Amino acid sequence: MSDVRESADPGQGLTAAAFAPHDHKRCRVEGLARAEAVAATEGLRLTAVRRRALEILLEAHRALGAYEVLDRLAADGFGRQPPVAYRALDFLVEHGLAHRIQRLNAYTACMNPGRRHAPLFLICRACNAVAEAGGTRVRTALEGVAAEVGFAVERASVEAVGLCPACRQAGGA
Amino acid sequence: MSDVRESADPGQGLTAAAFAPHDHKRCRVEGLARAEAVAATEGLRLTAVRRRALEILLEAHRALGAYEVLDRLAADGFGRQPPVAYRALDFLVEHGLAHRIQRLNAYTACMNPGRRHAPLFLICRACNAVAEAGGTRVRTALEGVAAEVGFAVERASVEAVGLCPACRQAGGA
DNA sequence: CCTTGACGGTTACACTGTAACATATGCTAT
DNA sequence: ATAGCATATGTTACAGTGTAACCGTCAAGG
Ligand SMILES: [Zn+2]
Ligand SMILES: [Zn+2]
Ligand SMILES: [Zn+2]
Ligand SMILES: [Zn+2]
Repeated sequence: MSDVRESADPGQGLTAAAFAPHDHKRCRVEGLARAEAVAATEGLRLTAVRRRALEILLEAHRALGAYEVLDRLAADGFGRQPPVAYRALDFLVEHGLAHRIQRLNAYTACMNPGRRHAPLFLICRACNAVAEAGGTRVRTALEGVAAEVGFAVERASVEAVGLCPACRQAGGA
Repeated sequence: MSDVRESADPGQGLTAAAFAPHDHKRCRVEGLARAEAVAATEGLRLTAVRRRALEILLEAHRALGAYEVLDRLAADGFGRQPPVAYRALDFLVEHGLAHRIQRLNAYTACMNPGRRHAPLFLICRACNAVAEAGGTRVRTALEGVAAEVGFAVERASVEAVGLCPACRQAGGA
């Protein structure tokens, strides 16, 4: 209750909750709740597989590969062929409930779905944690550079690899 | 350490040369010359396969997949198995003579090798051109966000998809 | 000469992603 | 109600991307 500054932070929206100690159960519960709300608002069908896939992503503060998600889905009685996972993940990404981490060929739950945001990802190379941070400032800078050469940005991915606070202290060198 | 700024000299990649009309032969010739210089300075062995792989990348202002490069290498009498291309490309990337475009699983020649730089890529979804631009401002913004959550950035990839000037005018919308 | 190490060639395989088709389910129009 | 349609989930089979491991060549050095 006390230390979670994770909820809405309209303008800057940066939280990187994954790097701070927090009540992780809330990540799952609130994540699902936000998704339900978005689905209701936008008339999306958050079916069993899709919901479970999102839940699987929410349970990890790292990016999961499609086949990792697939294994867990299969263990829960869903199909065990690749398209099962890819379709669920594509749905989540398309509707902003999850993000694809290009660098890892993997997926992570969106921490702030529903609002338009230009997320940015911080990937710890030591513990594999992935945090979503607010990329408004970065996006603005990017648009600036693009404008100088006449390029119109539609989508952008910004991914940084490095060390999270915990692993830095642990001397991840 | 977080001092990754590109040298402030003029005429550098900032111009996103790929999007402007230019004498393309010079791209290949000067690109190879720059690579030779870097190799000489740093004691790298720019062998035949590696040089040819770089030349192949320089001839295109788009990103080429490893297997595309492999086809061309094979056509020139080099090996026709994947590791041939991957090893050459890994070498080029590792020494800053080429970059990997995560979003496309592809590679592109570096337009400004030798200097430490934080490149940023503009990818046209209509004509597939890829331009390398100067990412210093973006990188600075990124470092700022990362610092706020205690994350130490080591490497970052910034890739934007959209429309290049030409395709915008052509109504690529 | 013989070793050493980097390089480039090979085979074989692992991982990631998709096309195409079949079945179930629920909504709509008659 | 029921026929028709769209969506979603499941399947098989395959395409695309990337690596591990091994082997012969060749240059440098004892
Ligand atoms: Zn959590
Ligand atoms: Zn970490
Ligand atoms: Zn050119
Ligand atoms: Zn274009």
